[in-house]
Amino acid sequence: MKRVTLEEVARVAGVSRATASRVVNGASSVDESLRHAVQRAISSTGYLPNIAARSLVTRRADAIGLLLPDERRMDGDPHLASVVSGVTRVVRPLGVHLVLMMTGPGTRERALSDLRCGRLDGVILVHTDPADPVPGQLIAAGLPVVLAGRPLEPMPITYVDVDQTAGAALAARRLKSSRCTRIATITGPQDTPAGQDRLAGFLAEVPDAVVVHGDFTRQSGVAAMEELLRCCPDVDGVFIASDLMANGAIPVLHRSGRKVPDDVAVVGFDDSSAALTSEPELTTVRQPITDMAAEMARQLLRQITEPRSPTMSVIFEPSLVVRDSG
Amino acid sequence: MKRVTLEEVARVAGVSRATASRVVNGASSVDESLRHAVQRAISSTGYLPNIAARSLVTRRADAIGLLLPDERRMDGDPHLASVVSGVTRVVRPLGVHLVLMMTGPGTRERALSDLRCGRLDGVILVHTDPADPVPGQLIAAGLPVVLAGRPLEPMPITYVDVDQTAGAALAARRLKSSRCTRIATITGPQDTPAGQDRLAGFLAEVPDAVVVHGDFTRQSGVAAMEELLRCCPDVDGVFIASDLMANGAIPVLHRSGRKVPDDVAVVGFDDSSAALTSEPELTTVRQPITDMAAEMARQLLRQITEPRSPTMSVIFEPSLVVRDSG
DNA sequence: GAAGAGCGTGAGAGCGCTCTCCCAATCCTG
DNA sequence: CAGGATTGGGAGAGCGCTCTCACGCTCTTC
Repeated sequence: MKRVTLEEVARVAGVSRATASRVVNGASSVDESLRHAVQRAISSTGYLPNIAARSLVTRRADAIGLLLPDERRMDGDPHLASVVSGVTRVVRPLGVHLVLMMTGPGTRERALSDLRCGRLDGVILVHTDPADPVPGQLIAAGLPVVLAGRPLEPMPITYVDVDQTAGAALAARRLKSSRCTRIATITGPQDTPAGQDRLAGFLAEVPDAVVVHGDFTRQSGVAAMEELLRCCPDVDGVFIASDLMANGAIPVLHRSGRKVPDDVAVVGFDDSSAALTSEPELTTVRQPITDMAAEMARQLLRQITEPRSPTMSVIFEPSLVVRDSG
Repeated sequence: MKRVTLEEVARVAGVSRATASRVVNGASSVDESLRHAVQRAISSTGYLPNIAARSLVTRRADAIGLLLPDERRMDGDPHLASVVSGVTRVVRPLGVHLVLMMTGPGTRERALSDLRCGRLDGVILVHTDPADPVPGQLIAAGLPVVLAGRPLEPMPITYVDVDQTAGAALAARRLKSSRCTRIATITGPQDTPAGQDRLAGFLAEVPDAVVVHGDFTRQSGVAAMEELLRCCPDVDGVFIASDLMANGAIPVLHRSGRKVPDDVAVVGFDDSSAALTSEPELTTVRQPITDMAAEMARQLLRQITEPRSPTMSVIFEPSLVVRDSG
C-alpha cells in the first residue's frame, strides 16, 4: 500500500507533472483529451493530493480554527453544535478543515502561533474575554479573525452578532401587549456586550422596569428570581436575558405559588434547548445561530482570500418564538 | 513581515540546519553551548517551525478528526462540549489538532480520504450508524480509528464505552431500594447498543418491569410516559433510559396529578444538562464523558504511534447521581 | 601507542507539490 | 505569406523541513 504521487499520475497519463497538477486544480487551458487521460489516471491509481506538500508551496493550510471558552463556561451552552454546524456547512465544500480549540492555559497563544506558522489560515473567536490580549494581537498582525459577538470595546475587527437591543425590545413589546402592568427584567452580566444591550433594549421600551442582575447562569436565575419576588411581589411579567436563567427562575415562581404565564408571564432569550426543557415551554427571542456561524465562516474566508479587505460587522435580526410561558 | 526559517535560525546561531532542527525537536546529543545558541536564535528571530514542511517529511499531520452526527441528531445532545473538552485535554499538549466534521453528504468519505492523503492521522467516530460502511473501510485499510460506544455488530475495532448494563442495574437497584413496587422502564431505541444494554441491564434486576419503548428524544419521552400511564396507572417507579426523555416525561406525570418522587420515582441516564433543567432535578446514571473522550484520544494516539497495536475496548464504570427525582 | 568505539556535527538528499518560466505550435492580421 | 500574438505543455526550481550518512573528534582498551 504505497502512496500515489502526482508524478505517477503524470506517468500513467503520459503527460508532465505540471499538466497533471493543472487538471487536479481545475486550471483552465488543458486540452480536453489530455484532461481526460489525466482524470482516468487519477481514478485508476486512486490518487489523492498530499495536502502537506501543497500547503508548503501555496502557504495555505486550508484550515480555520474555532476558539471556544472552556467546558465550564460552555456548560449547558446549547450553541456549540449549532455553531459547528453552521461553520461546517460553509467550509466543508471548500475542503477547509475546522479545528476546535478550547480555552485553557496557553491555548490562545498556541492559536496565535498556529496562525503565524501557517497551520491555520484564520480563526473565529467565541465568547472572548474582554481582557484577552489575543484578539488585539491578531489584528495587529493583520491575521484573519472574526468575532462571534460585538467586542466590548470598539475595535477594528470583523464580527457577527444578532441585534441584541432589538431582541430585547421584541421581548418587551410582547410583555406589554400581554396584560402585564408590573414588568421586571433579570439581566445578564453587565460587563458583556450581550448583557448590556439586552438590558438597554428592554429599558428603552419599559423605562420603569424593575431590574435585577444575573450572570446568564441557571444558578443566578434562581437567585435573581428569589430576590425579585422579595422586592417586587406584584410582578406580572419578566424578561429574563437568557433561557438558562429562565429555566432556573420558573421553578422559583412555581414554588411561590404563582402560575406561568397566568400570574407571571416570562420571556427568555436565546431559544436554546433550555427553552424546551422548561415547563411551560419558554417564549423566547431567537438568534439564528447556525446562519450566524455560517456568516462568520464566510467573512473569515473572505479575509483569507482578500487579505486587505475591510473589517465589517454583520448584524442579524432576532425573532420572537412564542410558546407557552408568556 | 517575512517568514523565519530554520535556515535563518541556524545562520544566526552559527550552526548547521541539522543541528538547529535537532534542538527544535528536542533531540538528544546536542552540545549544551550550541543548544543555547540555537535557543537564543529561535527566540530572537521569533522562529516557528512550518508544519506543512515538517508534515511533508514526517508523514504525520499531527491532527485527528472527530466525526459527529449532524446537527439534528446532535440536537440537545449535551455531550459535544464534554467530548471536545476531553479530547482536547489529551491532544493539545502534544500539539495535535482536533478537526471537527459533522456528518453530511460525503463527509465520511471525505474523512476517509483525509486519512489516506495524510491530512489526518486518525479519527474518532461518534454515534456511528450501524449501516455505515466507513468504519469497516477504515479498519480494512488499517487506519487508526476509535469508536465512541460499542459497535452494534462485533468487529475488530477499538472502542470506549461506559458499562451500560451496570448503569441500568444501578438505576434498577435504586428504584427497588426505594419503596417502589410497580416498576417500569422507558427504553432507548432497540437498534442501538446503548438502547439494548440499558434495557437488558434493567430487566436483569427487575424481570417483571413494564417496558415502553422510546428513542432517546424528548418527544418520545412524552409519548412513552403517556402510554405508560394509560397501560399501567399504578406505576410508582420508572427508569428512563435518557435524561432527555425523562425531561419530557416528568411534566406528563405532573399533569396527571402525580408527584415526583412521592408518587412516582424517576431515574434517568446520562447526567446531561437535561438532568439539571428538570424539575425536580433528576437522579440519574452518570457516564464520565470527558474522561471517556480523553481515553479515546489516548487510544487513538497509541494506534497512530504503534500502527500494529492490538484493538481493544475500554469500559468505564457508571455511577449513580442521587438528586430529587428518585 | 595504535586500533576500535562512541559521539556530536554538517552536508545534502529528498518529501510531493505548485508555479514560473520558456519553447513550440497554432492562430490571426495586414 | 511573413510577422506577431496567443495558447498549451514541459522542464525545473524551489517551498521548509527531517533524517541518513559520513566525517572528525575524543575517549577507551589491550
